Amino acid sequence: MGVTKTQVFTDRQNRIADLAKALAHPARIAIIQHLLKEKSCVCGDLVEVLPLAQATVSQHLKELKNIGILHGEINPPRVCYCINETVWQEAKAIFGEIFESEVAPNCCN
Amino acid sequence: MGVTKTQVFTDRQNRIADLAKALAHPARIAIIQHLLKEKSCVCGDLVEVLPLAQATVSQHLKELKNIGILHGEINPPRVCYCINETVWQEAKAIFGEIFESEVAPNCCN
DNA sequence: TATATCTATCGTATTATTGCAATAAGAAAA
DNA sequence: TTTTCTTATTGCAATAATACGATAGATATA
Repeated sequence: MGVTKTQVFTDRQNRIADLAKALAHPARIAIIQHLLKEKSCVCGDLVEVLPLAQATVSQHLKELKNIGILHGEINPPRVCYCINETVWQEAKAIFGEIFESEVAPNCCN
Repeated sequence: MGVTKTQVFTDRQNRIADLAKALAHPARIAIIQHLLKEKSCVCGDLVEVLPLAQATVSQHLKELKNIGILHGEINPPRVCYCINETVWQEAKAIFGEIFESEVAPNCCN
């Protein structure tokens, strides 16, 4: 998306945006929902569940891994993807904090 | 970003992704934080706060308005942007629900 | 060793996003 | 009416994201 001027924003603002970006695709939401609900975390199962090509799923998994939400565990010949509890809690805290805020009264309300 | 295959995902998955996408830029995070904390909601003030050109800020505001998070109130010659409480609560509920989930035990944990 | 299985990466086409200057649009005030 | 103030829109260039076929890599099995 063009060049986001990340350097003019705070680290925290950039981190929030990055975490949100990781969630900003229905396929990645589906992946996370699957890992939250189902016992299976094998890449191949995710490929079967998602109506996308294997290469595309692998790419989405990579993005979630890059941001830290997932980590992969090689279990030959498979790879298991799991939610990283630490980052998951970080995201929970960050979004929780934002949505906890009361909207300041202003000219509109 | 290429063509997201939205039609193969559920409405809810797409809605979550769309809301996340609205938060997926530090400038939009900054806008929301400003509206949450400061009394001012005038477009011009946001332009002063953000280190971006007026046209760029206007564009980010438009995106937040499109998703429903903000609504604009014309107050000639100014425009006040305010958080839409309904959509804000929707987003809070959606992200709250996701992050409430316990991670299902699988081969990794 | 040869084959089969599973996942990652590469290459590429297409579309989306970011950013800004310039300009248009709208309303109030002079 | 003309000017001024504020915000939206347009047009453009540059870069990022999505998707998938093809292929490489790594490991287990025959």
